Amino acid sequence: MSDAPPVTRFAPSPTGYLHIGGARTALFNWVYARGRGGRFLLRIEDTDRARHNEAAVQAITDGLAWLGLDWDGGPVSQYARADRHREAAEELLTSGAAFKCFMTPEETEAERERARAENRRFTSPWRDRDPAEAPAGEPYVVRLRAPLDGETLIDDAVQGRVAFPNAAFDDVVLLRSDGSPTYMLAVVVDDRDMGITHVIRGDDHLNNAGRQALIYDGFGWQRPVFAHIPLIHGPDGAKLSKRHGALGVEAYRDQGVLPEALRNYLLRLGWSHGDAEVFSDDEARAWFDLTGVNKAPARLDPDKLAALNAHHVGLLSDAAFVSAARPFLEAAGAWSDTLEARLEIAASAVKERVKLLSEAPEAAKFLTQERPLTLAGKSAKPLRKAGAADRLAALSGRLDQLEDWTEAALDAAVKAEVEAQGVGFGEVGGPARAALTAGAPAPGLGLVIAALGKAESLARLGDAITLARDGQAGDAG
RNA sequence: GGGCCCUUCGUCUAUCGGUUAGGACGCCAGGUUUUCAACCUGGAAAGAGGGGUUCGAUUCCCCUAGGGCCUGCCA
Repeated sequence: MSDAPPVTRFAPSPTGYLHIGGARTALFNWVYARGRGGRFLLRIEDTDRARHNEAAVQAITDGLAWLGLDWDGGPVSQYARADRHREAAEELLTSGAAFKCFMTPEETEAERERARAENRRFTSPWRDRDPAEAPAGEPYVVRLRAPLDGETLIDDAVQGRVAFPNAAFDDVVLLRSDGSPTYMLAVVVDDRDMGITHVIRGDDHLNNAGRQALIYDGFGWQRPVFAHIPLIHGPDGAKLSKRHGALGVEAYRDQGVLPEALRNYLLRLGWSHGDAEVFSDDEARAWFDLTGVNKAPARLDPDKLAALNAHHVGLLSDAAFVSAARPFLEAAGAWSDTLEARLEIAASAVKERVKLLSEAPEAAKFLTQERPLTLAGKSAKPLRKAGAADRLAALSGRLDQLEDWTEAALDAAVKAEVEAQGVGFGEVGGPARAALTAGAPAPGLGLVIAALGKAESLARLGDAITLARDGQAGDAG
């Protein structure tokens, strides 16, 4: 172990979006490197020509940017490094650590089946054949000349020491018959060339670490530290799939999850620091260590994510909350200059009623409804009580005289009116709330009236008084 | 078939041989209350099963069961 700053990387295959599981892998790499003054690199695993696709790369970088994970240097395309991979394979051929295999696909298939039936390792006859016997002009693949017996040990930072019998590994293909490099070769060469010190990835690659270790050995290169973290599963315990809906990070963004909340949640999933549930990025960087990562797969829990998001929403300044909620308010057709002004006063109260930003339109409804408010059924019930109209009229009159239109002054005015009328608070508060909010969730009356402004508040009260007097607050619904 | 990994409340987890097995989300009850939240208090809820090792196992070892990954000229 050296004390030099670590270099980590996120190496996704370009599938068209940033998968939530991939986002978590990227996050672990990012936190680890950033917490130790190291570098975090991005590489696209597009060895396969069909995967080489600009739009898909864009989707990944967009996702990472939204999540707040910054990487050092441009994304490295594995596809673009094919020449270097071929050169490396050539090196292995020269040293004898690899060999040319002239088996046809059919022969390979047949031998693989035979080996499996006989419960032995697949081996190409060309492994030990004199290269001079090679058929001229015939296509071949380049395979690693891997050890036949013994075992390969991986000291994984998360999984501990894992021993693989070498007989479990074939002579892995390094170069395809068309001369293109395989993923297995490219990963090793690229990680080496990019100076990666810690390979933190999903544990679906644990077996591959054994194969790749053999390739490192073939080159005589020192291996990086491997850390295989468990994959995450859907709420039902099954592997994440389309039926779980939110596969890409943009789906979480569209639900109104804050990037900092998603970072907090994803990092806590499979990793813990004592009883800490909520933490800032600074704390995450200071606390995160590979030794705290669990080995068992964890399930995604939308409720816990929402609860954590609610917490992070609460941490937002009023201004930050309003700008974060704005797209959701706009999408609901609820955004206006009027609303913006009202939110300047009531943002903190709306914030408290929002877990996911997508709930903002409902939480701000008391501010966005158009007059006359729809008062029917349950929401109009307080207006049906005898004397409601008069009590509201008296309140309206008192408010009309008020100069100081602030929450505190308004609360005091409402209370004074209740006392003046000599009734319980509910006798005035109930009808007033109905008149002002039509039953929509809302904070205390003083704040509601303050945010609505004098004109709108008095107008809403007036509408309700008329309604109550005409007896139209009646029996609908 | 073979190799490898995993298994504490419903879920995420703490525990690094000795605890009334702790916390969080969710749930239930109560409080606060002019709506909805928020908040406060309390509660129910876990060591997959079986063998060992040990004075003592959730913790160490083995087996079983269940789950996952890999086994491609995909990544």
